[in-house]
Amino acid sequence: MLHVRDFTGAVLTFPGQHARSWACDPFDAIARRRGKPAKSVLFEEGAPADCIVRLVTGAVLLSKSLTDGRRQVIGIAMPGDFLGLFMADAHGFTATALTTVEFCRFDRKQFFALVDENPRLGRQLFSATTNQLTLAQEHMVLLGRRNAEEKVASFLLRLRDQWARVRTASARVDLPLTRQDIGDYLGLTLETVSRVVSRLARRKLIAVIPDGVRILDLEALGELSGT
Amino acid sequence: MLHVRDFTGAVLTFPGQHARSWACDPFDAIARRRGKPAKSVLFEEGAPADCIVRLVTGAVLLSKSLTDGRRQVIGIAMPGDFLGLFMADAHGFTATALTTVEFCRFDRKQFFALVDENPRLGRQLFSATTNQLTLAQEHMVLLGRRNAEEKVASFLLRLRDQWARVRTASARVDLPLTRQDIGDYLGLTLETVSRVVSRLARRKLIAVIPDGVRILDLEALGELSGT
DNA sequence: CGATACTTTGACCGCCCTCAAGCATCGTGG
DNA sequence: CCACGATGCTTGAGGGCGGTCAAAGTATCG
Repeated sequence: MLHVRDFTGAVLTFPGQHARSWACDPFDAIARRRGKPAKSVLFEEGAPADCIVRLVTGAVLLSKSLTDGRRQVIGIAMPGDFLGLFMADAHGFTATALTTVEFCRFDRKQFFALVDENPRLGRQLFSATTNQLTLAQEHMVLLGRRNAEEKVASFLLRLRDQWARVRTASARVDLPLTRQDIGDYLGLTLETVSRVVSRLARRKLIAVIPDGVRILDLEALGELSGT
Repeated sequence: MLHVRDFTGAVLTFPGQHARSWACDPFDAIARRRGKPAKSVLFEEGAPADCIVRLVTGAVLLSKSLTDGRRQVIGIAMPGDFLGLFMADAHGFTATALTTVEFCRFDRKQFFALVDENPRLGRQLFSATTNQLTLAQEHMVLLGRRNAEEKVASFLLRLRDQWARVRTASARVDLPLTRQDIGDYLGLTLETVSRVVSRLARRKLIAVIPDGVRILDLEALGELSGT
């Protein structure tokens, strides 16, 4: 029995396989693992979508840009997530490493051949994608109907949940993103993000620490986020 | 050979079936068609997700609400679209009929049993869902990084495309939505939507007609939308 | 015709953006 | 070792876009 975290953090189960290592993962059987340093680009928006990427370790920023340079971060990928699953001929977004990352890159044909052979795999891939869609829908609410403070509070709580699926849950939330990245995620400017973070720290809801934030008052933060 | 428009407007092809009527659609084999008048609610956010709905005719507004009443429209469903495919126990959004609608309602178990029997169906369902995800990602860019004028212009063009997949393309764009609905879709207030629409009409980019809009200058509108 | 629902338009205000300056941190090379 | 540039963060001052509040206009339906 092999257990693997999928796209959304849900556990994929492959009966009859032994979990000696990631190499037992049926996906890993058709791709070697690779590494890249932080800030490198895995693939770019508009580039031919010949590959599917599966993140193994690290975090990846997913973003789309307008022609004039305005950028919108549409998500943050975590270990187990698949990128580039879409049935389009070009990538719809840019994937940039936030940390050093390890990932597997698959040839599309091989990938879908593998999925076709294993209906269970296909179902779980489908499930992962609908979960992604649900996340996207929640983010639309954030972008369209929340104010700056609610956006930042929601963001911190969500990122905390995302990390909790990888490592053990903690009050400490690593932020391998710049204020600019966060602003582009939340539809704000970097200055507004900085101001709100400072304000939350002044109110003792969080504490700013190197490369991250420590959550001091989870409940208050939850209320602010308007959950 | 049976051709059916899927979720995204792409044509699903079922070889060996005859297209005498919609009843040939394998999905229709397990559900009777139903109807509802405009403004009725097909299902509500948070309600137990026991059913999957497939829209046959009409348009449906998909929305999520915050506890204080702020609402965000996350999409507009058109004929062929599936609603409630998510693998969650509760619906993630409310579905409200914009027009009189016809739809099929499926029991989840029967639905997925049907899909499991037909891998081709599963693949096309997957493809439709990734397309939905792509649309959601584009909408995030709109909500986070576009100004009011760009939002309205993009909205009119997108709705035009959506109608084009149902009926024949036309400069006339039906708007079975109120200004409030449009505002909730674009992350604006109804007053701002009204003002922008009036401004576009004053500039002769569009003409306001009963229950809709006529696009006068498609190119200018496209530039405004920042495509 | 009156009631209801929706739209339009105006006046004003506030949240967030813009622009700018100063500070902190880090890696590099003299 | 420190000087330095590069990069990112913070904070302030001021302005604009879109929100809020209000009132009048329009359409539809009993």
